[in-house]
Amino acid sequence: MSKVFRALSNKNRLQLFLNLLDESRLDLAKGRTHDCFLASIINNLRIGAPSISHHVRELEAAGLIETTKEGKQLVCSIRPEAMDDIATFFSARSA
Amino acid sequence: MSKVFRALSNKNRLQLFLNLLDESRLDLAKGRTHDCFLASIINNLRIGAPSISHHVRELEAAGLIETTKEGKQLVCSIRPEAMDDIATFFSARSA
DNA sequence: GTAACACTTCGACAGTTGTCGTATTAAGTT
DNA sequence: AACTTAATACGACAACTGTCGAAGTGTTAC
Repeated sequence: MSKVFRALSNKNRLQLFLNLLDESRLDLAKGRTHDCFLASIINNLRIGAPSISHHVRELEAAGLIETTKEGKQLVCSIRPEAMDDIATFFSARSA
Repeated sequence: MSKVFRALSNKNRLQLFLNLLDESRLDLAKGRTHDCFLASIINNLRIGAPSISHHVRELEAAGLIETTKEGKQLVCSIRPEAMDDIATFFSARSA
């Protein structure tokens, strides 16, 4: 579980994750599959492509997101199980 | 918010935090104020006193716990607001 | 088939972290 | 006052991180 926190402990990585999260809510409402290309993220965050690539891998390694290739592009999506894990982790221990 | 995750990203620090969390529930049941001395933690974790002291400060800096001195000893307790923050952070963004 | 695009791999490097040993302070004990 | 206990302060040091630039890989466009 500390791996999950570790993945979210970096500002840029957290931002990336939240972007994805918001994307996925948006897309869910539209009935589309939620996705996000790295190229679009690079514009939001102030770091280079190699760093983004690195961060995506870390989020993936932590089990927070999953990725697939679509042609040239990398499609990222939130792993719903991860969200559940976090939610239950805290709810199980409060009050 | 990334500061909170950062604080929990270390295995020992997370353990310390969870210990406190469990302690506080236990003591709450007994009707006592929840507390925890570093000395008792040192036995659980496999790191030295200076490291523990350091970790406690980090948890405190992240707003997760608060501490007071009681004679020689340091009393640590969970900041309930912190738990709320985390809970709402995730619930606000899911579904 | 070559050019552009989207991402990855590979060092490199400064900055941060986690731990330790030693020394110190502060509180309680005898 | 001298001693013990609990925690802190202060370096020191290896290990890890986050970022970059340059070069590489695979995919699409012309």
